[in-house]
Amino acid sequence: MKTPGDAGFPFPDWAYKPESSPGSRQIQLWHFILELLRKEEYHDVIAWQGDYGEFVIKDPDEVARLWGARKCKPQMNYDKLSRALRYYYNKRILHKTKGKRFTYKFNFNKLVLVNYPFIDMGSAGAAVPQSAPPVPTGPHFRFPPSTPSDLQVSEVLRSPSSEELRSPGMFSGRRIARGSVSDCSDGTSVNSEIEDGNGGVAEERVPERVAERGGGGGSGGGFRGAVHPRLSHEAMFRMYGGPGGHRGHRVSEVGGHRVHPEPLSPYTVSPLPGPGLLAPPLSPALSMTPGSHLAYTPSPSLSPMPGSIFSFNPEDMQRYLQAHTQSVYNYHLSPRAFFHYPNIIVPQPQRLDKGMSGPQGCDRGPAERPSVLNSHHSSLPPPHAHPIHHHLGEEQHHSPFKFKLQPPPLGRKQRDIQGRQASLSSTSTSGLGSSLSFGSDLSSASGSGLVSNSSSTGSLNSAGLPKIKVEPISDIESEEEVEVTDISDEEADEEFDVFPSHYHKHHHHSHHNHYPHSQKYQQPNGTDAALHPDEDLEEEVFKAPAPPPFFIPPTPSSGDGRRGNSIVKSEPVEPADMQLASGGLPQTNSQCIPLKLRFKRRWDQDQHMEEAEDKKVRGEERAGERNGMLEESGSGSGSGEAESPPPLAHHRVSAELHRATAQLSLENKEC
DNA sequence: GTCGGAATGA
DNA sequence: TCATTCCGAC
Repeated sequence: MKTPGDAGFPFPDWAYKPESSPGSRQIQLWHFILELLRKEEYHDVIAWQGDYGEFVIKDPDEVARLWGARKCKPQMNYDKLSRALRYYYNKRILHKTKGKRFTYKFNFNKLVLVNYPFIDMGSAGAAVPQSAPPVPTGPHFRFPPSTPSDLQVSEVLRSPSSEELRSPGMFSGRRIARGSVSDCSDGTSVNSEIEDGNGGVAEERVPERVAERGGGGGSGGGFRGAVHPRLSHEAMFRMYGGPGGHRGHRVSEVGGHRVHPEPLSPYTVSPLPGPGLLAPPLSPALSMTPGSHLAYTPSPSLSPMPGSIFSFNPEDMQRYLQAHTQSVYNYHLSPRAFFHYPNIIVPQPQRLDKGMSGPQGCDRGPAERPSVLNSHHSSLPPPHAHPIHHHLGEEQHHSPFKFKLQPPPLGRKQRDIQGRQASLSSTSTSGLGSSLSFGSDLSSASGSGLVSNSSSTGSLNSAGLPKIKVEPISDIESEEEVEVTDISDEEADEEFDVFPSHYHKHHHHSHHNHYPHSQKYQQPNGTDAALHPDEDLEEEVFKAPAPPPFFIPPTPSSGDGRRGNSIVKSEPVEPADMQLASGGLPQTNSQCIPLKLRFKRRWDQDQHMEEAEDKKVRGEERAGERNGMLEESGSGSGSGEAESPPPLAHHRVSAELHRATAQLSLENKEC
């Protein structure tokens, strides 16, 4: 096996270029690192190692010295340098390879995002720089399918609809031009590379690169963005169950390499050069799973790019949107992942019968609009919030994955209901939490669905109360362990669950500062709330929803805090889940409306009645108020009547709710 | 060795 | 913003 440490480590060529860090005048550390990595003369100082993007600093002091020299900071040392590197953790440009000292790993996808923000929808109208570097095929390069089941999943996930989404030929030419990008510099001078590029206009480079590629014969300088000689894209497809070359996708001949613009890749219609050209130079360890992300759809970033040459015609758009929707269904993504497009026809979900595809579900390249489907959507999808997901429990049961998509926190009303019931059963949440064990052994169990803790929650379950679930959070090391967990599109990538738990930990407290609206999930109506994708979807992957009401933070005893294996969440348990958990058979009677849905309907119904009645009542009260009759009834907060209904209404709501709850419970039993 | 907060600088 | 510097904690 050739290791990345060899001269030919195929880290994307563009990443070495200074212009890949727009906005930064000075060389950035990660660029510098890449520079060192690409130069053989420094391979005894720093070198690629292990996984794709992983490198080891063999001589920390020397690296620091070099860095200090570059930055004219003679005082530089590894301690300081490593601090700088650690800042990349948060930015997810880098992360630490735990357990291996001086070993870090680039997050390729993040680099793309960081350096090509124009990809974002937000930059609609922005021209796509011709110098846009090739990007890897997809966000999953870190998660090679290592088991047959993973391969299967990848295969299964290749949704037919995705293929229809292709826009053949749209970008092939340009992609070829860009994809064949090769380093213009000879790489002999560190400084020359760093400083010469900034002024370079993209368009000027293209011909040059093309020419170079044409003459160079492709293999070039080893890691000049060339296709790995032994791992062509085609080979990858064969290996990982990709298109397999029979779908009629184009095969381009560039610089002697047969490259396959990936027809189903999110990048296919992306302004970014497709993988074809920089054909993901694959390290043996490269976790590229074309199949997995092929299931996804073209980049949404395209559609709204007015100034771009890339555009969908209405049919394309429609198909794309449908496919997206399909994906949402197929992958149990939150309904909020649905686009808001009129006329979009939600296709009949095509159930995947071989397990869930959470990771793939959000299989989106970093090039794609992060605001549509980012990691937290895919990693925390609330399948239960949507009626079509009512049979999810069953699937979870068969899911081969360790990861389980999370239902959303309950809506306020349901929390109210549960809270009421909780208080009735006089079992406190903390009691629940403390009675749970957080052993990592539970992680594996979660693969089959809920981890029920019937001994401690039995009574609660029967009352429809939340069940505590232990969800494995892979630590970075477990990136490799949990192969198909690139939930984020990497960005979403990818990142939510695959990032080191310390990151989670860190952000548990910082979230509140950064995302004051983290309660956004807790809307009165979970389903409705989930239909507003524009609210909170943006790049930050860790913009995770606030912990659900019964969130139980990892206890220090479960680990050292930085490396906890799991977080514990509670989640609402639907009837099916409850039955599963209690050993009963899942109810498959399709005529049975999910309890939650019925709650919702009932609630809506009551709401309407309430509102109507309230109006009446308020009218009366107002009349009474004018007469000074209600002065003493304002024992409350003093909040205006507009905000809070009169106590009377509260009581009625409560009573109604109670009644409805009881009734629905009965109905459910009958089901 | 690693982490991340804090202050600070360019 | 992106480090740099310092430092306490693990």
